[in-house]
Amino acid sequence: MHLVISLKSNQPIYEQLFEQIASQILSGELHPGELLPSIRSVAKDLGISIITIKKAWELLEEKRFIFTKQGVGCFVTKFEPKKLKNKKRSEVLERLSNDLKFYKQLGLSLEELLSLIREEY
Amino acid sequence: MHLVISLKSNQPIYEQLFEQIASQILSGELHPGELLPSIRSVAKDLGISIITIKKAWELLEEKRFIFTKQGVGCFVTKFEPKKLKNKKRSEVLERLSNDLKFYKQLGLSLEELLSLIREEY
DNA sequence: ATACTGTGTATACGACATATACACAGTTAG
DNA sequence: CTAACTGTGTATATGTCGTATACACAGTAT
Repeated sequence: MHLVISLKSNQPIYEQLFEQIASQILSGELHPGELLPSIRSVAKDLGISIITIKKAWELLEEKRFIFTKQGVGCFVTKFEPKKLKNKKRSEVLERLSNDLKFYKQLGLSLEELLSLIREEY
Repeated sequence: MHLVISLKSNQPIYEQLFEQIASQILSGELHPGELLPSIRSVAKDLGISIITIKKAWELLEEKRFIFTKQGVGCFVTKFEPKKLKNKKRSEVLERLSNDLKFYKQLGLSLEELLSLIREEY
């Protein structure tokens, strides 16, 4: 598991962590049932507070990406491939829908948007 | 000019206002040279603080969407059509690029993303 | 001169993000 | 059984941010 944080970013640290782990789970980099490193060791490695890691992990657990066992640690949830795909979809949609609203307001056509994305992706 | 704010949204009020006005400018709803209502009247109409409006206007001015004349008011900047198009593009890109980063991390293919957008737009 | 405009400053409050510290409960390995 | 690990909960603190009200000043227009 590979994590990086930027202190310059607008995005709070815990959200950055959430995103990285969620995407590693959804992309298959982190495997179902896999044990995540302890919040203490991640905090130490990244040089940040345990509380911040805890918050990221809580978000992950809230959205069922992981489950935790007190005294043991935090595990990647086991999803069926179909469930995984749905989850991926809903994470994207969650982020996308506000953006699409904005683009529509701007008067951006679907074709314009698609072509922009083709260029940038 | 039509503005609405949601107190429930995660997005700060000043940002909501910025987006609405920027998009109204970029979509042609607000015309070049047009005078915006005074920060005091908008604040009164929306039932919020002048400082909040001021912040939104400052953001708009920072990004050259408007210019202000002390004692007079705030005016929509005059853009050449080409410049307007570029500005629209860069507003979209600014928002899009972090999102695309996330989608890539998720292992979402371009085709998957495009098809999702086609469904939702 | 009056009523409007934007600008600047001050103060205040609540929410949020993040920090350190400590104690407790649970688990695991030696 | 003990020590070292794990997560959980609580406390306190600080800085930043968003937003509020209030006031004064400078500029503009009628």
